[in-house]
Amino acid sequence: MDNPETKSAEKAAAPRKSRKGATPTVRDVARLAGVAPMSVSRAMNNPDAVSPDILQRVRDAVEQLGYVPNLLAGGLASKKSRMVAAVVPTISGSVFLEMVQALTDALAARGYQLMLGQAGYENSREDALLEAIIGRRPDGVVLTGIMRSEQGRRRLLASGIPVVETWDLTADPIDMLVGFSHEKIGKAVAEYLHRLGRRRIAAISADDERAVRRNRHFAETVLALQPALGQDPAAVPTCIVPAPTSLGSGRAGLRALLARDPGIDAVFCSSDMMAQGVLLEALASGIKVPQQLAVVGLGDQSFSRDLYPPLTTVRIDGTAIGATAAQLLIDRAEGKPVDERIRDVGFVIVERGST
Amino acid sequence: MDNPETKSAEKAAAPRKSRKGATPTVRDVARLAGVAPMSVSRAMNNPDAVSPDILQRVRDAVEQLGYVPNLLAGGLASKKSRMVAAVVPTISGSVFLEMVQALTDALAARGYQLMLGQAGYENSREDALLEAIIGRRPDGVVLTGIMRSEQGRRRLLASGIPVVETWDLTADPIDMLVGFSHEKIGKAVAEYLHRLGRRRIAAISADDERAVRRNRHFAETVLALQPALGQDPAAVPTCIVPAPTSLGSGRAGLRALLARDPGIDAVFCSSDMMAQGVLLEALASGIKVPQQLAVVGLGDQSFSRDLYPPLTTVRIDGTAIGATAAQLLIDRAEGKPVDERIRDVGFVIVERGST
DNA sequence: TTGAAAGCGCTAACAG
DNA sequence: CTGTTAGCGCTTTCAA
Repeated sequence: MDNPETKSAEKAAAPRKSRKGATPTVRDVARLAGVAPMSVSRAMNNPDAVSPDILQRVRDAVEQLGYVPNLLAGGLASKKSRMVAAVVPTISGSVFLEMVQALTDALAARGYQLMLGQAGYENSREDALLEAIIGRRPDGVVLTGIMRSEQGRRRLLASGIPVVETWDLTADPIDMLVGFSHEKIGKAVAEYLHRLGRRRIAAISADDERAVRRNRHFAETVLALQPALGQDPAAVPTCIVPAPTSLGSGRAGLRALLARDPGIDAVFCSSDMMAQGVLLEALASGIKVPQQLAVVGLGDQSFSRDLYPPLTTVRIDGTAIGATAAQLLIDRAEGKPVDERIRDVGFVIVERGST
Repeated sequence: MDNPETKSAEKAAAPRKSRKGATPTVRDVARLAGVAPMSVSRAMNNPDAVSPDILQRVRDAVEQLGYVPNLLAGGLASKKSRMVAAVVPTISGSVFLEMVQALTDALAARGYQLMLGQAGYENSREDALLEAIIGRRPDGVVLTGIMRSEQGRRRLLASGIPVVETWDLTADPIDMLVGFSHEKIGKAVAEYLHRLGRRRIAAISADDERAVRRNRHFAETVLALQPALGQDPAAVPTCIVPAPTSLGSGRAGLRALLARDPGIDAVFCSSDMMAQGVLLEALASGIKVPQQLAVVGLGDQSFSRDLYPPLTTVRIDGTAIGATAAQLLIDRAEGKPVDERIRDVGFVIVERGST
């Protein structure tokens, strides 16, 4: 009677019942509603595919049990995690906040969740982070101007996860791209300041790759517009500060610049926060803005319009970047065709009192 | 030879092979390494539990296949998602950034990931967000001064997920708590300004519940210290602005306050960004800070020390809150006992040039 | 429309 | 220390 055969038969015949207190599952709901588990699944994910009667019974049961579907299980079975991972260098710089916010909102609106990762400005953690991300099988990844390592790019590509790179416009994106041209910004700001009659133009810039690239074009354009300066890039005084930038680095930057060349009449800063520092330092040292010094920022943060004087800055539409990235990823996840894989959201120089 | 029996036997004997191009699984690794899937699992999660020989073979196979464990499957089986959800009112206000950053870092360091949710300042989305969170069965949830709805609290409690509430000190936390007392801050700042000899004290405050509470204690303390003012709360001019606060709302706030009472000699702002707006507005209208007007902020953001004049503010250690919350949650997830469920990280008034 | 069967990829539990 | 077995809770697939 207790031989192996009967034992295993008994086991198979007696599925564990739902212990009281445990989180309810589809089976509990199905039992209560008097339908098959599959019908519960359908009622929740595709209400149109079940009869009104079943739908109602399932909803009642769900309500009564306080059932919340386990998305891990759902994701495993369906190979859709309804989750998107975003990687930013650091959240504290706050330049990407607008984008992260838009991303979170746009995703949430369509039932997706955001997983946030910070890569740091040094690429040490990049690999571990990538592993953690791929391991969760997100439906998409949003990269913010990072993933320099060729190996990282390959791994992402190999994982088959849709990727949107942002905040830049590179020639060969891994997959999709929503960004703007740092080169064009550098050029445009140089031309703008030159047009205003400024002839002792300087810059304070972060040391990350994009900022450096932007700045190179900025300096080159200034030189091209003022042949008298010659070809030496040093003719455009530039102060490089470590990322992330801050108000303090802006103040220190202007001091450093003035020590080198007191006659500077314009500064292009690689962030609005830094530009604010420049404004403050000028104020503290009695330099009149914009009369003696024109200041241009980057980002058009919410505070910039309220500064004293209001800050002229390069507006980048972080909200558009975030929303577009979410859109692309969700479309892809839901099998819709994505027409343009590369989107240039552009930029605008917003002219205010500081120039 | 092709009768049903042999067929089913064949089926059992021929598990689908790993199709080329598909993501590798434990089974693929196990086959390549010549071990059981379970040994692969052990080698990855608990290397000490397998022999060096197996460990090496598994590692080689993992490397060769580019295997990345599916954490959804792992989580489903082990009931540990190695994921923590954080809910903030909004990320753009930036007051919580330091905390979110610390949280992300502390979690990442121990192999956990952060899921970010924005509840908004209106409680409309709260319910959907909660559902999305619980559905992913995170190992913990960090709440930032929200979850007002009693139903929401109940659902969280019922889900059995460890919860850390932050940024406040309430009498009856859902579970754990890391925060500070808004009441004490209000009282402390009032006493501080009074001690400086200020007698026309005002406030500009956000309209969220915590700010309101902080402010009530602020006003009450001012009144208690200046009996001549009587008991009317209106004797402490207060400008309420909608959250999230901004530099612009600080400027507008000061204008509103001065219109009501031009003799104001001190303002307590519910955020550093707003205090900065007050500083700027004062500058623009020729009011000397701190001589004519003392300004106190809240948060000690990184820019505050570099303002002109440097801002006196209430320092709140967001990093400590984030790190502690992560610690509590991870300890709980790993079965370690948590001794104190309520932690008061306190606050400090950092005295600088604006007072 | 509805249901039954068969996993998704992993790990807990137990046997060897 | 290593392997086997049996699911975790859901959805895909196919049959009714």
